[in-house]
Formats: sequence, C-alpha cells, structure tokens
Amino acid sequence: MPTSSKADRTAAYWAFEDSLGYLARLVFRSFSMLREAKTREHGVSAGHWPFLRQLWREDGVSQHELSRRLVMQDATTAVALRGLEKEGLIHRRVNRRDRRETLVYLTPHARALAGTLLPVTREVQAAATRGLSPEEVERLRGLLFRIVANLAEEEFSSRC
Amino acid sequence: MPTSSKADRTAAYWAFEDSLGYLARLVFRSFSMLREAKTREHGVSAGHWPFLRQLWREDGVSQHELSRRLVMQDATTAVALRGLEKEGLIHRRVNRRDRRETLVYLTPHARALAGTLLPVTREVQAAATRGLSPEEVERLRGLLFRIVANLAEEEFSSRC
DNA sequence: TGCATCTTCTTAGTATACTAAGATAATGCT
DNA sequence: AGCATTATCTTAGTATACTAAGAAGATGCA
Repeated sequence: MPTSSKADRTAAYWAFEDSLGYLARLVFRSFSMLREAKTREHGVSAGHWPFLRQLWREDGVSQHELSRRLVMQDATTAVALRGLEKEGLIHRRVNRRDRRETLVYLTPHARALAGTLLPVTREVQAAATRGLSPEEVERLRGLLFRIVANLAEEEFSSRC
Repeated sequence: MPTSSKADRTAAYWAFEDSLGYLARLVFRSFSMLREAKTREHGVSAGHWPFLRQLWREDGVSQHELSRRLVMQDATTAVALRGLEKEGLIHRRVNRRDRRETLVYLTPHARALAGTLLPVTREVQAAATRGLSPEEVERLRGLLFRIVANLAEEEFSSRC
C-alpha cells in the first residue's frame, strides 16, 4: 500500500469528530493547499494570497492597516510584503499626509492578476461546498462567525 | 489607542464573511492560541498537543500510524516526537513483531497529565460554543466534516 | 525650535509543518 | 542465504506566522 486510501483518510478525520479545533484545522489546511495548487503557476504562494486578495478590495493603505484587516501581526505583514515587492506585485510609497506611514499599492501586473485568480476562490469555494444548499452555507458561516466572536472575547477577557 | 479595540477586530472579521477558508483559519488559530495559553504552564506546546491527545486515546502505535491518524507528514511527526521525548512525555520502543517499526508510548507522567489537561479541551470547547445549542454544534460539526470530505475528494481527484 | 512621544516598520529568534531526498534496517522471495 | 524490495524514520531546506525588542522618523506640545 503506497499511500493511505481515501477510506483511511476519512476514518482519520472521523477520529476528531469531537473537536471543532481539529475540524477547523483540516478545513483551513485543505482550503489553502487546494488554492495554492491552483495559484502557484501564477507565482502566488499561500502566504501572499491573503494580502493580494485584500489589496484587490482596496490598496493604498498602510501596512499596519493591512495587518489589522487580515488579523496578522505587523511583523508578518512586513515580511510578506517584502516578498510581494520582490515578485513585482506591489510597490510602496510614503504617505504624504503622515510621512511615518508606508502605503501599499498594487502594480498593474497584480491588478491584472485579479481577473485570473479571483475565479480561483470561487472554484475552491464551490468545490468545498458541493452538496450543501445555499442556506446551509449561510448557516455554516454564521456559526463559524459566532465561534470566532466567542473566542475573541475569551482571549480579550483573559488578557485583562 | 494602544491596541485595536474589540469592535475593530470584529469589523475585521466581518470583512471575510464571504470566505469559509478565512473563517476556518480564524477558528483554528483562535482555538490553538487559547488552548496553548492554558497548557503552556504544564510544558505542553501547541505543536505537542495533538500528539499527546491522540496518544491518550491509544499509545503503543507506530510513528507512521500516528501521522496517519493526525493527518500529519511523517517528517512532522518525527520532529515533534523528538521534542516530546526530550520533555519526558513519551518513550519509544522497537516493535518485536516487525522490528522496522518504532512504537510510541506515553510515560507515566504524560499519562497523569491527561487528568489535568483533558478538561482544558472541554473548557475551550465550551467557551467557543457559548450561546450555541447542542443541535447547532452538531450541525456545525456535520457541515465542517462535509467540507473536509469534499476537499479531500477534490485533492484526491486532482492527483490522479 | 527642541525634545519627548508616538507610530510605524524592521530585525532576530522561535515554533509549526511542509516537501524532497536519503539512511536504516527488516522482510520475504528465489 | 543472499539480495531486492519495502516500510519506516531522519535530515535538510523552505514557508508561514508568531513574540519581543528596537530603529527610524514624524508629530506636536512646551
């Protein structure tokens, strides 16, 4: 048996039916691996994707603001953006109104990539939710969000 | 403003309402960060936790079998187990029936930790699902599992 | 204007987990 | 018994993302 069969893997997943944390880990990892497989050929890695995606929505924002929107640390953002800049996907400019800030802009190339890569999200999303009704997907999002909110509050209160 | 307020962070989360992948990332990260905060004082890191947890269910299994059950790569398992061994949480012994295998056993210390640390899972789980009915939690697990299964199939078919 | 303050960004070090490639050692067929 | 095969485990290198600490530079009050 060269690799584990699909039935084997499914059995492994069921072993965690009692843990939402593990299920979330599997969902997250499956999503990003599948997406990376589809975006790699365009020179976009798993780590760059969230930044690109957010910048397609709005660019010309500061690194700190970008970190906030992606719920990332400033250090993580700084390292990732260095990579994106080296790939020619972004360029940075000092904010004239507050020259402490560096504003991040997409290059024309990165902007054009949106047309190619945004459908990828929809593809992955469609594959992931195959067999689920729109109502079920909506319910899932709602439940996930309530969990995120619960845990954020927990973390918040344990800090104070 | 020293750190972003809770309202700020909630706003950031909502920016991803359309992406199950991001919600899963947030859920996974929130879970493991909160759990790590609670287990660190017992010398158990986020990376060691899954192995310990699986071994509490059953130890005396090979490293490869452990990898399979946790959906981890063998290399990842090998590195993590080296750490667990150094911490005195596991020891390894050659399988007599097939001496190519190394079987992994919990130490008495690690076994005793279960009593202290298993309640932590339940605590985190309870915090995460606060305000959700048992039916909603069950429905959430079912939906997440269907997504994992969908993505596993996708990955499987794209490999062949 | 000058200096303290504040924001923003970067560097350094660490943890987790991946892939690829190879070492090791037992198994089992001829 | 010998040797090819196989399973298992390890090493090396890379990617992602964290925390802590600090540099750099702009702001704004005295």
